Order: sequence, then C-alpha cells, then structure tokens
Amino acid sequence: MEQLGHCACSEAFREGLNPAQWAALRYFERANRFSRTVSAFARYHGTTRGTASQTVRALVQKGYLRRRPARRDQRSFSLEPTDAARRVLAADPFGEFVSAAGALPREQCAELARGLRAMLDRVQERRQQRPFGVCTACEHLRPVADPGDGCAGYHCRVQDELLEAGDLDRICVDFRCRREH
Amino acid sequence: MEQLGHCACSEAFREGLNPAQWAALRYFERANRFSRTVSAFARYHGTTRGTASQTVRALVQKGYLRRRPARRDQRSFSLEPTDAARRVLAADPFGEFVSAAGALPREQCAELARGLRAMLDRVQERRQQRPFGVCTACEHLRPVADPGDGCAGYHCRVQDELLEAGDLDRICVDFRCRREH
DNA sequence: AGGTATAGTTTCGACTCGCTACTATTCCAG
DNA sequence: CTGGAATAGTAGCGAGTCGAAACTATACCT
Repeated sequence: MEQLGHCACSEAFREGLNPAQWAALRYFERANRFSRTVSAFARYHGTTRGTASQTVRALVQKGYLRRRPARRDQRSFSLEPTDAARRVLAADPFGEFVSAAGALPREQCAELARGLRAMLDRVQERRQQRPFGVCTACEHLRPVADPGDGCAGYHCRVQDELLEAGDLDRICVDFRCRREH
Repeated sequence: MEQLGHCACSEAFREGLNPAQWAALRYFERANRFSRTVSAFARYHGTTRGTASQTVRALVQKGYLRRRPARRDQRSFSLEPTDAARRVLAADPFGEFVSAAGALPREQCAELARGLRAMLDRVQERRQQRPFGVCTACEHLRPVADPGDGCAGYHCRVQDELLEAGDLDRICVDFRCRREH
C-alpha cells in the first residue's frame, strides 16, 4: 500500500503536470457542479485553499480548466474541465493503476475496491474529514414527483436546486451517506 | 486509492520525521542483513542513491540508524535500526492504515492484501522494477542438509552464505519469486 | 593490470507546499 | 437593515524535499 502510493506520486510528472495538478484534473472531471470550486477541491485533497489555488491557477493557465463566475455566489468561481483536459486525462499516469486493477478477476477487483473504500472511510473518520460521494447515495437527495417535463427528477436539499442529469453520479462536497442513521 | 496514498504522505510528519524518513525506517526494520544498505533502500523506494543517502544521514544523526562497515564489501555500510527506532515505529503514522485494515473481517482483509500485491506486481513489472520479497518465498533459497549443529538451515545462492534465523522472513533486494518458471 | 561497474556522498537548483495576511462577498442575529 | 463573523479566493514568503550531476573509493572481470 505504501509502495503503491509512492509509485503514484513519483511517476506523476508526465505532460508537464505535477501530482497535485493531476489530482485536481481528476477531481474536477468527477465533481458535480456544486463542487467545482477551489475550496471544495482543497477539502477533497486535504490541503489548504492557498495551495489549491496555486494548483488551479496553473491548470487554468495551461488551458485545462476554464474559470467562470459562479451562478449564485459572487465570491466564487466554477472551474470546468476543457476538451484539452479530457484529452490529457487519457494519458493520466493513474491509468496504470486502473488497468492493473482491471486485469484482476472481476470479483477480486470488486472486493479490492470495497476494502480500499472501508479503509479510507475509517481514516477520514479519525481525521474528521467528511468523505465525498455521489448524489445517488446521498441523504440530501429527494425524488421530485413532477419536475415539469414529465421525466423523473431529483432535488438536493442542501443546494435547494433541481439536479441535472450529469450531476447525479458525480461526487459532491456536501455528500452524506444515506444508509447512515 | 489515490486519496489513501495522499493521506499517507500528508500526515507523515510526526516525531520530527518526514515521509521519506518514515519509509526508510520501516524499510530497514523489515530488510534482511544483505539489504540494509543505502542502495537497496533507493531501489526499494524508487528514488536515487543521492536522495536515499540524505534520508539515511538524517536518520543516523537522529540516532535511529547505526552505521557499521559491511562485512564483505568495504565500500558499503550496514544500517541497523536502533532501540530508539523500534520505539518510534510504535508511533508510525502508517499504523493508522494498518489498524484500519485490521478492523476489516479477516477474509476481506486477506483479499485486500492479495489485490494490492497483484497491483503492485503489475505496476513494478511495467516499470522494470524488481519486487522485494522474503527469503522463504525466494528461488535463491536452498535447504542445507546438515548445517553443523543439527538444526535445519538454509543457504542463499546469491550471497553464498548461510541465512540466520532473523533473515528468513525479512525482505531482500535479490528476491526472485520461486513459483515463477 | 587495466577498464568498467558499483557503493556512497556532496552540492546545487528547481519546485512544492503550508502558513500568514489580505480583500471581497455572504450570512446571521438583533 | 446593519454590523460582525464566516467564507471564497489570492498573493507572497520561506522551509524543505528531491533529482541530477560530479566525484571518490572499492570491487569485479577479462
């Protein structure tokens, strides 16, 4: 586990990006629209807003993130991955690990994922860091009977907004596991 | 997996040691007597000998490693963990991960270990880094019929020496998996 | 005996990251 | 609606880490 973690850092300098920048790129690709901010990434990555701001600035300058004023909070900016970002993510050094895991037998791979998840939850709990998770497993999600155009819709009680389809299976800074009681 | 790796680094500054120094301390505690050298640690940790040398020097100055001339190679030194090292390893930040894994159901924990091992092997193979492993699973190990005093003994064909009991279950830089053919 | 490989060290410079201080905006209580 | 506290984001500094390159000394090989 230690060696894998170290491998991941040390080989993560491809394409002119450093490990923190790769982590940020992966994060913004997976984050829903409420979570594509500097602060949310800082929480996710366990670093300070200052450091996260540097990382994001570098990615904006390189053309991998686009900075747009946030809709509701005028202090904040939404950071959107560009097409160039999606292209470069194809060469993500972490792909090596993904394919290494994917080469395992199906059930073993699933078991590995469960084990890692359990470890991460435990560690984050001890450090009082809230885990990130996808909306579909979040207790703040509520089905909406009639969203207007007939298709099924969902609503987030924290943001008090209707969710767009693309946000449902993305990770969120406000995630709270539903099965917890 | 990425988050776990990052957690491990960021929280590894306790006791006045940095992440690389913790890794070195763990390594020298687990390495057999042929592998307690700067170069072997550099190979294990995927870094340069120069960097490894810095790390080791710091640990010697802090009194966690003792430097003794190697028995057979006059260029080399054997680095032995001190009692202070074993004491401080009790506060190893990685203990958090070990206990998190240990809290899993027994079979799930074993499955997790197998999965991580498989991933590491695959990644190291692609990078042409030879894995480290324990003598008892190494193809260079040969049982010796009569080591002299009646008890069973083992011999390493690379080092051409009899192994001491303490070395058998420690990791070695010359490891080669026996089941491989 | 000579050349090559290896063990280890030192120095230097690039780079990363966290800390602190700061501005602007939002939230909340009275 | 107003004043204070909290939060989003940025800028700059400084400590510290790491890798590359150059170097010495010893071992190995032919």
